[in-house]
Amino acid sequence: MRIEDEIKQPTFRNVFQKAYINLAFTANWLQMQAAQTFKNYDLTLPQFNVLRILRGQHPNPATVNLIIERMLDKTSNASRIVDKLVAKGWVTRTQCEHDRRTVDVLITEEGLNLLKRIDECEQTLNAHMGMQHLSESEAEQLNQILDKIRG
Amino acid sequence: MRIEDEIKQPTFRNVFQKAYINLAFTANWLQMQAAQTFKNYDLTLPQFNVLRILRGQHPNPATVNLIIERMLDKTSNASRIVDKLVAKGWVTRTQCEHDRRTVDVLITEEGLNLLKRIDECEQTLNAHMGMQHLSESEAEQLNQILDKIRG
DNA sequence: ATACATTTAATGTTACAACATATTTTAATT
DNA sequence: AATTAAAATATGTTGTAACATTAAATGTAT
Repeated sequence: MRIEDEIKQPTFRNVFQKAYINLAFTANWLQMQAAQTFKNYDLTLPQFNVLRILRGQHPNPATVNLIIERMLDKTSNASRIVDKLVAKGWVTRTQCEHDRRTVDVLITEEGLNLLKRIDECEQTLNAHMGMQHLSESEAEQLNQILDKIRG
Repeated sequence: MRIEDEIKQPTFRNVFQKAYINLAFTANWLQMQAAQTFKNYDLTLPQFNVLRILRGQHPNPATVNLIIERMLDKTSNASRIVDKLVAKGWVTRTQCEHDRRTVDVLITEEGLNLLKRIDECEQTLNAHMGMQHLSESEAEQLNQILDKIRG
């Protein structure tokens, strides 16, 4: 569906404004879909992203700082997201020995199982991340353009 | 800057996952920039978007429903956003005569002046909406790909 | 060694998003 | 006409984002 119809705005000032609005709208659209899916697993989107970062580190722990570095939304509150994950038993948090300012955040077996379960149930989603309608070369083009936007 | 470096993740499962993450990251990146700019005008991003919708209707009023239709984030709380804009004097809200369930939301002169002021001060921003690094044809490509993602 | 600066994480606070529910008015059904 | 359904907006509630501040540990300089 064309962005003009999605937000019922027939014209834009120029193609750049249209691209900007289209980008914001589409990203939001994808995010809503993903959030809806993860609600079935009692997970918010930021929580899911943190879990994936921790799986990427496993079996090594991650510090809160490392999590922030790898998060999409840098301003988000990593410490409190970890709180939630600890409360749900998907993550452990222990003070680091070498640098007692930092903290070792480690995904648990249950956390890994949860991610595995999500992977299996949402195979299509995970294979294409909501990009089913794109060819590989289109996805590559998109990556190039997005990198270019950020300069 | 490549997305790999932005979030310090050297590889992705496939080009689709990479495009998905890139899209989320870039949209968030643009949003943060815009939010920062609008803070100078005591405006949040949703408030600014509603103001622009109302300018698009001017001199006709808009209902809350029309605002929701045209908003990028449909789940957002249009009624309360209008509250804020009324409190700041940039918008008026009066009960509609023909259908007393609905409400006429109208941008004020001050509201129009605010937008004009923003337009003038942020000329570059507004001309390209943060897409300075894109050619016209790239912006068009981007629009096509984004429309395709949403099916 | 002491004093000062920096780093890391946690916490306090405010505003807003998300979701559900209520209220008022209009439309539809019998 | 009365009853019920639907529509439009407002409001209540909960959780979280955004931002600032604090607290503790480490690094650095004199």
